[in-house]
Amino acid sequence: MSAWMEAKKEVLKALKTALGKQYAPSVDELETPPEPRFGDFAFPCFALAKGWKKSPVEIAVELVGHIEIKGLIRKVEPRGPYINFFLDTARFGKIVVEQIEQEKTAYGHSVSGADKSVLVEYAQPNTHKEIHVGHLRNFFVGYTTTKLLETVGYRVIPVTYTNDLGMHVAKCLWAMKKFHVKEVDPSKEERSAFLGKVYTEATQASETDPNAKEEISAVFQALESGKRGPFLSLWKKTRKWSIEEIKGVFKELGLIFQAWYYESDFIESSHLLIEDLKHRQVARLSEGATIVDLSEEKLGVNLLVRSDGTLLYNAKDLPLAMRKEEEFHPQRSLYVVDVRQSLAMQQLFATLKRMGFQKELTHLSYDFVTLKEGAMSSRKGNIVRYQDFRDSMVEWAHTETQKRHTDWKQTKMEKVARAVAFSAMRFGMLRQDLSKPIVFDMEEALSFDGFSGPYLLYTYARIQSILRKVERRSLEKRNMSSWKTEQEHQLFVTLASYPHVVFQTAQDFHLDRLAQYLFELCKQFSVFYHEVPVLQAETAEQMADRATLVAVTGQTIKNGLSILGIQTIEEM
RNA sequence: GCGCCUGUAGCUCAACGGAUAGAGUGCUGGUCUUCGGAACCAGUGAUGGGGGUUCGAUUCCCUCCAGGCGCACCA
Repeated sequence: MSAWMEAKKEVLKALKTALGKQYAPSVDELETPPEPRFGDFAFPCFALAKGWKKSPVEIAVELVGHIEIKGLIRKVEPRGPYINFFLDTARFGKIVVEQIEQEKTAYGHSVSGADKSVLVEYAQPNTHKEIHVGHLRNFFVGYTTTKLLETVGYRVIPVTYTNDLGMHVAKCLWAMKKFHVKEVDPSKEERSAFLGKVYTEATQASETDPNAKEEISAVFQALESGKRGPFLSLWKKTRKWSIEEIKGVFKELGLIFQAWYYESDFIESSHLLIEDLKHRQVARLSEGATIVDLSEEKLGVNLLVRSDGTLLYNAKDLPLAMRKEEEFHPQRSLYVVDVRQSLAMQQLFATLKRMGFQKELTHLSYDFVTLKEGAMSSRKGNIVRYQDFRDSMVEWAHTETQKRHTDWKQTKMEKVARAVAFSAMRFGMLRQDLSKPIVFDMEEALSFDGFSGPYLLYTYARIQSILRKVERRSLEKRNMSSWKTEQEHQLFVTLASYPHVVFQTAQDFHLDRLAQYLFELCKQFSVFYHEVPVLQAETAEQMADRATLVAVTGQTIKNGLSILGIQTIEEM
């Protein structure tokens, strides 16, 4: 049992004794008071008021008289309609420390998902387009979701899906043939930017050129034919450019997948499957296209095949779902996809259901990233490229690091600058509720103060700095009974709630809660840091006890940051 | 037109239906002969409008206003 639960159970037991048989309170009724000075746990008396025909304020006063002070409970007092419980700092601190020291990197783990497997599809960049800051939200949300689910005991299967054969590819190749056929290939560094430029060019040209629609359709049909027709070599070459780039980005962001699916592998199986659906009267022809009519579910029509015979995205998602099932048999399947595709997702799920597919499917939706000027769009070409963003961040972090450590070697400087930059990037995308759009602002992204990744890293680095200075032998003198300040008390309470925060977040995927929690923990540590000296403690025992608290705080920050995909550093 | 989402401090964001609506940033003032100032403290300042449910509403329901997104051949 966690220290947190142990304390709650003890409070509950004391309450039960005081209440006798009149009322059986549950753990869930224990709340956290809005301010630390009100106590550590609160029991609201509203529910009792009805039956007892007294005001909750009176009930609180009356009950407090019957509550025994012992064990972890140091004080109980009524405050308005609440009974507030105060924990004994040293006793509670001891069990918190013992738990964290025992579990170490596993502190926060639980087994609620034990024996269950969940497949998470995320990171679906298209080939022939550039990776931009909008993709980052998907990458980081997806990554953190897999980490979170693993932390609560699921067997997680992360997979990625690349659209290497959609309309965008047809458009891009059409424009290449039309405008760039005689040019030499761009250098390796310029390839993705080149493809991005061609795609933007293609979209604009296709809007003005009256023959474009027909020509692009022909390109697409050729691409979907068995051997990609006359476009085979061009498609292979440009596809490879994109995939190499995507792989590079995944690698530098630490995204690892158990399977990598490509849309081009599902052309044949899509056609076969759709033929079958037509026979089974799940799908039918309409205006020359093939659809699944989902008006019964109020989901409109799921368009699978265009009237020119080429496939739409939703079509290829059907055999993909089958493939995932065959390969992994997951009990749950999660799709991390932005909110604009909510309807398409619901259509996909409904169609799969009609096909007899029974698994639990969830669309983990998040709102997208926009610019102050409005939506980012590859078609318009007004995107913030990932590489440009990353370079700006790293460069800025490098400048800031250099200011502080003129004596550092170049390699160390570079390593730290990257860690700082990536922490800012990830935290910036994860600190806010998924249902809200992120308005991307470079200036804000480059701010490393306050509620930011670097602040958390800085707190951790300071912790390590203290620990380096505390001699090892002094830790042996600890007796785990000298904690008594308000700052120490608050740290213990916050540390103890960590497993609960992780568990909650894995239930409802409000990833920002974890970010908020870690920030709160770091802020509390900063207060402790300024108010309670470790190295200047009064006695060796006190120093050892405080150093112990510092160490377990560091461990918890590290554990939490690792779920967010942020690597800690020892100095910065 | 129909559907989904969002309106909280100057700006960016929090708040299981509960206590005095919290942070970051900005601005003003302060801490420290620094266990690392990417820090800490104080002040400043907000629930789009109107109804309803409830002992209690930022939260739930209705309505209006504002913004975003989706709604058959993009993904």
